[in-house]
Amino acid sequence: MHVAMPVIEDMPMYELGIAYEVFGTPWADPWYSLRLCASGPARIESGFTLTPADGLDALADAETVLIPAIPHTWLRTREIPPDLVRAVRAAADAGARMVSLCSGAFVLAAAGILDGMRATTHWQQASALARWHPSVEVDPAVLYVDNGNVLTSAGRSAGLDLCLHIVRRDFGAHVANQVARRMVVPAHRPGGQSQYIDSSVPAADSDGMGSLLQWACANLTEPLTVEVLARQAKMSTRTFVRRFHEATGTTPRQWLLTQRLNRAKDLLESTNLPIDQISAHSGLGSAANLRQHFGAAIGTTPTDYRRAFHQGRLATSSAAGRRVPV
DNA sequence: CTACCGCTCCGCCATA
DNA sequence: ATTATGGCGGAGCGGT
Repeated sequence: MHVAMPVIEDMPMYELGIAYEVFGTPWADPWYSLRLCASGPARIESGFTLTPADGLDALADAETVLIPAIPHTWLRTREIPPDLVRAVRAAADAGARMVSLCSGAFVLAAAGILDGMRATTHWQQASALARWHPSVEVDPAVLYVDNGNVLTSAGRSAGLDLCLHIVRRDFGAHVANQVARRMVVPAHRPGGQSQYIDSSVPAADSDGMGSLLQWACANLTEPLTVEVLARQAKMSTRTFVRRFHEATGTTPRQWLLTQRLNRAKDLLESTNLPIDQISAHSGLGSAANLRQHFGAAIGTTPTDYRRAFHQGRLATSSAAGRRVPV
């Protein structure tokens, strides 16, 4: 699968790093191929200059287009180079999956791709994006927004979260977990997730919430009531629920369900355990209960999910993967 | 599927 | 005065 990234003037090296680590490094077989595109030598952050082999027109050949952050000068003048907008537009028209990192969302917006959609960007630019493009529903409080074929992420490391999310969609949770583990980042940021919006940015772990979330993940098979969790966190239940919501953007039960479903997905992919064993090992109780939640959250059955993703097999574009928001 | 019933979770408010 | 805490109640969610 071709992933193309336009090299934008002054773009952060960090985003180049993300692209190379995730899409340019073969973590499984088959894997993505990463292409950098620019109309000529491009100076990026820190004064390095890249000379990509492909021009901007190559964006249209990609299945996925990854747009990095744009320079401040473009934000100040409110001008995105027309040839870039045109190339992005062409790629979108050709059916490419459009992904933006940080302020790259401005390029998507300029190309009209975000109209009427929920989107996010770096929190410092969120209000500007909303003002500049009133038809875009900007949510500055989430790590990333997945609209299926259009995905936007917030600043810096949220871009990595989004890239891992994409790997999870394409190759399943098990492969994504492997990538995350080898990159030594959390496979899934502690935080809740609903169908398209994945968690508010967790407050830096000054409170004990991070370690509590880890503890909960390690004890998913236990009956974890709010009372038990609150006691573990040494808080009253009322304060705990409040702190929890501030840190994760979701409620304890919702968050637990998400973690348990993730565990179940991983086990479905990486083991041959029968379904009722999987539900037990992920803390979801009966197999009926697992099926119930699987259907509601992912829109498929555990067995179908396993068929699509077992042992890292790549789902074809028409298979379960496409509609699996994860 | 439905019924049941325990748990969740959030507004409210007294209190620290 | 302002802010955080935590107990209470009840609507409703969800697991058996």
